[in-house]
Amino acid sequence: MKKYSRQRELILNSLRNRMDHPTAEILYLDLKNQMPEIGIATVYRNLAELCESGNIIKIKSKSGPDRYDGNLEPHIHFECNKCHEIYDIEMQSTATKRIENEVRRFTEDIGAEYSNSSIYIDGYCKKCKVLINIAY
Amino acid sequence: MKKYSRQRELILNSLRNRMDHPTAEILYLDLKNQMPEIGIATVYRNLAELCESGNIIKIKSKSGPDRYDGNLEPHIHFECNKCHEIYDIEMQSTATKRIENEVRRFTEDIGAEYSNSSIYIDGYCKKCKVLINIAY
DNA sequence: TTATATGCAAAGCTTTTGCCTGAGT
DNA sequence: ACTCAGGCAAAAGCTTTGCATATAA
Repeated sequence: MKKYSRQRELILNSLRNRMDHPTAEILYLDLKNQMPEIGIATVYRNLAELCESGNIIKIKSKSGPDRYDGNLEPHIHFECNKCHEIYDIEMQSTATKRIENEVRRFTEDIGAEYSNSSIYIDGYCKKCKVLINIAY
Repeated sequence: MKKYSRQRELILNSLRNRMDHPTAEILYLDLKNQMPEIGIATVYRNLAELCESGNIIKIKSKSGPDRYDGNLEPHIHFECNKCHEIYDIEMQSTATKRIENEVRRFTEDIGAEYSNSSIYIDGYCKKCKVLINIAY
């Protein structure tokens, strides 16, 4: 049977309150302020557990460590090809539903059971776009 | 200046000819048949180079090593939550264009420069769906 | 001939695991 | 009391890097 733990609660709350998409290590360093004895393994174990239970989302970055997201509302992740920052793109609900349905239908076409869809976009963010124009 | 290499040509051809999404290691073991002296570092180096030049696509798997895809036609990747196999879902061109445009517009809304979009779906594939029903 | 690519092995980074102790029920 | 979770350190897994040699231009 699954037990409550203060560490897991802290991790979940932290992810829910912050608007960015921290790596396990960023989260760990941050949580050390509130709980200096916390270990990195605990962070990884709980992040895995929270993903499985559907309370958070794991984001695979094109480069660097995985990132985690406490925002369960359907949205798109935009990753910058230069600074590798990840930004949220909120979807207007009608567009969301349309894309979601489309994707669900595609999934059924191959006989699979749909559970989740993620849309990733990449390109250059506002800041890096400017820098690139200067550099080249 | 970039030089031709037989290794890079083999890697690219192999990815273009196969229909699956091999990891660097799978590709490496396979290529050893044609070129026993090839090294894994060469495979990684060339895969990175081919991604940058836009000749292949890197797919981040939810678990396990990265996978590579020589198919540049717009399509969706479906990853099975159980066996972690990745399947292609072909998109009918009208649907593709609609989703692509929608996504492009979202990107412009945050002031970023769109370069590419990827849609990932996860769930249970045909084979694993059956096994899960038996197991539980 | 000159510069880039390779192959090997070592290093690096991220994540997982084993084991003993501590905390939740 | 009993069991699950945590903390630490070690191991594992994947990818990158340094360096001497081979190969393309």
